[in-house]
Amino acid sequence: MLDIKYLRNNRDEANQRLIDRNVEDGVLDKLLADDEKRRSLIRKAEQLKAKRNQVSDQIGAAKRAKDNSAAQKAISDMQTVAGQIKDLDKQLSAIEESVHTQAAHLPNLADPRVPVGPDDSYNVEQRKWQPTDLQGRPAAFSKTPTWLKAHFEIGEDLGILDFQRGVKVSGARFLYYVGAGARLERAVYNFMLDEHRREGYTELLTPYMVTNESMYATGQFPKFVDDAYEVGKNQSMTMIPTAEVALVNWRRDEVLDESELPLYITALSPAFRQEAGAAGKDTRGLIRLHQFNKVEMVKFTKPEDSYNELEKMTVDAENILQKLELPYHVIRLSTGDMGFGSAMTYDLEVWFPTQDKYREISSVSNDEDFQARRGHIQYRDSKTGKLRFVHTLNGSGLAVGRTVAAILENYQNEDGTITIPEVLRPYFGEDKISKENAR
RNA sequence: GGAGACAUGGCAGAGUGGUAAUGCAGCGGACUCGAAAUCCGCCGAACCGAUGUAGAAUCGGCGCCGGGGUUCGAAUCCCCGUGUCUCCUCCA
Repeated sequence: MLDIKYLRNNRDEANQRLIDRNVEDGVLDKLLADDEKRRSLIRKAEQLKAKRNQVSDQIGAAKRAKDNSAAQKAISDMQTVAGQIKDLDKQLSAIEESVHTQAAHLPNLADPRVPVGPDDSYNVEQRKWQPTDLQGRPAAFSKTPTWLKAHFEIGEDLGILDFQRGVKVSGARFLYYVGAGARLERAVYNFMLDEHRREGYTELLTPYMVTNESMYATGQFPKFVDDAYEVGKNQSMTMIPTAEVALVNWRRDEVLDESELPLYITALSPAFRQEAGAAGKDTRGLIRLHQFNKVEMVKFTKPEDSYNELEKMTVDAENILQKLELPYHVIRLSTGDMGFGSAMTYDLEVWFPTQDKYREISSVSNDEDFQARRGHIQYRDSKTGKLRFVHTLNGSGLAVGRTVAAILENYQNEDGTITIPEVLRPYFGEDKISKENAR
């Protein structure tokens, strides 16, 4: 949620920044016109209410003085006023709802350092990384050996990924991991969680279904209802599309103690997404599923610390890829490509040799006070004694399924086996996946 | 799932139709060399509007779990929710 006072007082600047976020010109004008109507109604209603309070006081006094005729006169006067107030309040709640709905559909404003542009072609690469010694594995943008198989091919050949039966049981974009596949997934997320714990994140195990209020606070609702799976007879609950929802809402409607900040939390969870609008894209493999595992990081920080913390969180996500020795690059998303609530986002993209390109594996964002406003997450500033909204940050660390896919592609050998990355061996227990140990 | 009780400021706790007692804590002051004790004063958080301004301040609205209703007027009466606790039921 944007600060309506900022929009009101910096109209032209705000309008341009909204246009940069692909909001149609004129949307802000309509909102501010309705806001003016709203305030004018408030003024009228409050005047009458002040009068009512005054006269009611007099009625009480008159009754106590047994002056019934004076009381009766005032009461009949106030009957008219009460009707007017009721009418104004009715109009007011209608316009308030309209203003709120319009405001709730506005995305966060981008930080001035974010490249301006309508789509992903305006994203800017920040840095790229690959291990100095790849030990024979494919390097980014090198000539790919012809025997290399896509992750879903080698997964099926080894019998560790079962897409067909996933489709049978649940439909398209679902799968079973089998044997070494399931164990590899588990090794990967255990490794990630341990790394984050070492970096100072507290591990949480969260609800996977949340209320609409929670979906609203993190910005998924009302605009992106169609992307979510709602459950229950009256659809009052939603399957989380990311652990971010459960993690940020953990402290919703609270005033945090200043000494808690910055607060780092992390969780593994499945993420459920309808993938509306992605029809036909990435139809094979682990890249785009209706249900996938993800380790998520969330921070609550003071406003002045949030961009520094954003850099650190990005490094925390990069650390996972570096320890897994997977080539990747970091890009800064443009104003048109960022998520709804974000003021600045870095995406990490990992190298997929058979696709000859980088694919997104993590997205790290500073939402500033956008979610904190919606979810009322504050802290009391000890210097001023005032309440301030915290800044919230979220980042994948990392998408687990895509990490497994990247390992299968980057670590496969010509004989059809998979070498297990060094850091995963204590978790996986073996150094290779072959047909012999696939179960 | 069934039954009952409860929900008021940071905390405790009155208030059953006339506009939120009181105590503790907190803040400011007096007394004191200083502190304690004592005394005096202030004090519900958030939110909204107006004047004003970049620090506020002043006035008003709102405000007793949330939402409706009755009334000139609701913490109080009525209806619908939510949460907590206790008992029963059920279960991993």
